[in-house]
Amino acid sequence: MDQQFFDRNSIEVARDLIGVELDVSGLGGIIVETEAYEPDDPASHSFRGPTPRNSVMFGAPGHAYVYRSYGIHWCLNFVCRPGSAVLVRALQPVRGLAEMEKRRGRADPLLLCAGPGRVCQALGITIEHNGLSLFGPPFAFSPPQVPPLIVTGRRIGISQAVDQPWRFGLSGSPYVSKRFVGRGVPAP
DNA sequence: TTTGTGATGCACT
DNA sequence: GTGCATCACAAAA
Repeated sequence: MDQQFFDRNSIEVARDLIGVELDVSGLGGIIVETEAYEPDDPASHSFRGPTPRNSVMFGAPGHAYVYRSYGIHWCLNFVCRPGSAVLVRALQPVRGLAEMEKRRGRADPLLLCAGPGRVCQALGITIEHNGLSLFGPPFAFSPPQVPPLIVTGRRIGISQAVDQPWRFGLSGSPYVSKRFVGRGVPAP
């Protein structure tokens, strides 16, 4: 997980993040669901150009883009090439289960990090993390031991470019926010 | 199992 | 004023 990893289009990065362990301040787990957002993508915050909110999406790759969702939740993204980013949608909890349950206020492991808002609540991600580099604390990444099986599908919760298959998941994982249809294929 | 709805902040029209 | 890259919980079916 270096500069080169994120200096690509968000579709490749989103796919290659599946199976990677993400830890934030010692809490986290395996990334099992991501979505890609591209510069020319009407569903992307970057589509209409830089604004105060999305400015880090136009900065250097390998930084965190955090925004408030529906006035209530936070969502964590990894910036790739300018104007593109990957939304972290779900984790398989691995480290700091008790602390994450405490922050979430409930214990169901299948719902602990199943959804972008839940991931941020469990890991303690807030606007304070916006713009931070991913190459040092509080962030830490561990690549998978073996290449995971990847499933794809349509992105969730958007109204534009709804047909793009830019949602990626770990095949068969019960920790995703919503079931994928179809069987997994090995990542290239 | 699926559908509806309130909560709540802010970018943008 | 409108529309969200959401979640939890209630109600319908």
